[in-house]
Amino acid sequence: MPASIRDVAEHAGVSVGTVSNVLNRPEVVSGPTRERVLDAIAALGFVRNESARHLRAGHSRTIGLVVLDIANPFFTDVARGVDDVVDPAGLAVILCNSDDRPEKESAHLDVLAEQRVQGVLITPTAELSPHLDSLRRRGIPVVLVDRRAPGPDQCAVAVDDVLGGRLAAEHLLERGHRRIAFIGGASGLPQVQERHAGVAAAVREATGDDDALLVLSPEHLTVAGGREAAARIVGLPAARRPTAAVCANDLLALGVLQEMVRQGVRVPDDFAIVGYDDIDFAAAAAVPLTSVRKPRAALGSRAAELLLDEARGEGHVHVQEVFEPTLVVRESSMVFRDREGAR
Amino acid sequence: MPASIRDVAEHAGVSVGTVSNVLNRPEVVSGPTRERVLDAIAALGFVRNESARHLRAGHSRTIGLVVLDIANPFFTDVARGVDDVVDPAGLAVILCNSDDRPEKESAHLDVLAEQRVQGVLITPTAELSPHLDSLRRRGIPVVLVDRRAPGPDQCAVAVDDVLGGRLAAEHLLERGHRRIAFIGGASGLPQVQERHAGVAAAVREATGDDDALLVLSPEHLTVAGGREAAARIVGLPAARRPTAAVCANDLLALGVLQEMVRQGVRVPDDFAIVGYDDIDFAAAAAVPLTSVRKPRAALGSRAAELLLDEARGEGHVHVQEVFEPTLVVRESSMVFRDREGAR
DNA sequence: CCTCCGTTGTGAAACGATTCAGACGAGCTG
DNA sequence: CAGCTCGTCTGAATCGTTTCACAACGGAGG
Repeated sequence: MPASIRDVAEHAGVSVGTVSNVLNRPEVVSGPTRERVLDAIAALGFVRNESARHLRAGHSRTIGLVVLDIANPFFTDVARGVDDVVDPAGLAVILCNSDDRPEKESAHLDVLAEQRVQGVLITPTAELSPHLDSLRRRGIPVVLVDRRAPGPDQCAVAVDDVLGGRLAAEHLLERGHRRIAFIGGASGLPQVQERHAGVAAAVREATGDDDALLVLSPEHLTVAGGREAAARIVGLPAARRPTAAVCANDLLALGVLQEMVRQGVRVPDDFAIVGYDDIDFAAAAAVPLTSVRKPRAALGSRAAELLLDEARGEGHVHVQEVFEPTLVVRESSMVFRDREGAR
Repeated sequence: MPASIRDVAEHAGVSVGTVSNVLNRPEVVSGPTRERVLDAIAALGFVRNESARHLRAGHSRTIGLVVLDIANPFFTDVARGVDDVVDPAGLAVILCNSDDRPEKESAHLDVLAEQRVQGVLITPTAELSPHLDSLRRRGIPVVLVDRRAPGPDQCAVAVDDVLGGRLAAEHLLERGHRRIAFIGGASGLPQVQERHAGVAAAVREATGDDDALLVLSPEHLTVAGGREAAARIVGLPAARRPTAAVCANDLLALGVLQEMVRQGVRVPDDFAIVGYDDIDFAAAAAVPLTSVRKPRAALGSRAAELLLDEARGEGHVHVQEVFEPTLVVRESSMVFRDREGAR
């Protein structure tokens, strides 16, 4: 059993209150006494018991971060942004992975509530869990990440995904593409639906043709899902086959790219691809991916700032922040003409 | 302030002990009483305070996992494996990222000690931190992940990286490559040094020539590091330029691939690449990467099993487990056209 | 009627850190 | 010298839960 503050007090010949003061307000303790206590701490290898601190304080020094897919680099970048803000504040982050499954999400939220976290950052699954409301009723701040708030009574940090979808589609339309695929349709995530809406609007405006957009809905927003969608596209008769795709995220785009190359379809000459999120692997792909860039780390750090402000209490006003995405053009959407000009 | 067990007791007209029994040993409470208590819990929205539980129990229901680079998919896969074991056991994982920096690692270990975690899983930085020993002296089990134990007095789950390096090199040697690069040399990580040793031994045996292996040492084991190394290789005079590379991990390999393609070097025709770890993105690259596969999730889950066993106490025997890696051959190394004659 | 048991519920004592009212001198002031 | 203040330290109360010795009760057996 590890040494307690009482053991330290005994060893140093002082009271427990004094030890606590050395730990928390060293300036009120005289020099010699402080030394004796610090020596005792070192001698016994004393380490504070956080559970006891938190029990007394009524809340812990941790926050929860719940993401949809820990294997998606987008979320590890968000986590990094969160850490950049939370770490200097002396708090720890408990990172949870919901795998886009509501029941896992709920279980994680329950654990976080029992841990009395100071707040929760979450990219929720499609439906907002009732557990989230119950956290907020309990006074635990919740900030939505990469998702718009349903109302003005909570903070959220999102990205204008309608604009993102539009940017991606307009880029392809400008390059002469007239049959475009949107890959990722079936996802119930509002983010994805917004991207879809942006793409659809741009395509309709440019072509006046609702059939110009082909929507594909792979099972998951992963590399495997992208391969599946690409195989379907290649299987279409040439007259109906799209010449380009906007993917709901970069994992899908990488899968599409891989399958196209495998089938001998040249990218971008025969088929152009635009991804979404601009994860690092997008630039690292052998045919670097054009992608809609979201400020990944900034999403995390801004959300964390809002959470800490809300947790501090005094006069917090809820903010619904919406970042604007930008298009990063790389080879996967450049026609031959582009590349010549770039040289 | 959230409802406590005392509030529940009052609301249900029973004692706190009974509420606790309903929570922890429902079978010793009579049906009607149990109902009344459960109703009170629901009515007040009572949630257990874990800090108080843990204070009483003397230890928390969490374990720590410290990784070198959360942005490296290898580690997110390890984390998944850990979760598979730890979650069913009713424990939570606190995931920490050391960024390969000893001071960050130490800070995280201190926090974990304060949290009284039941144990720590860690892929340590090059030098084993003294904080690790101090944890173990304090009775907190530590299991090394992807790293051999320095002695028989602790558990470790590693991979035979000498063999891995050898597999990668022999594969290239069999295909006729006679000048090979090892990328990642400067890292102090023993895992990387082992890979280097395996490659060096295989090359020496096959060529009898110590100069046949070129060692490159990019700053970090990342995609950017790989690009940097590839640029250096392309800049070499043809007579000294390697025709293939073994990379210390897949991020490096992806960077090399990207830069080679950018410079117009065909992969694998002009330059073959073998990566290490076999992360999912290796197969997803447009030129799918040959890579040395490590059982990523199994590393995590086995390490977690050992940790839980040690934490349980009774009659634990330390295990140093070493997995054997396998070579997964994909396009990036499949063809070799001997260019010696073209000199 | 008394004793013994089993079942169910009680309530106080921990766990370890923090906090706060107050004790105790020493040094000043008037 | 009484009365103050200031700096330093003490010790008990507190946070919410678990645990455990024991009380209360009813029924069975003698």
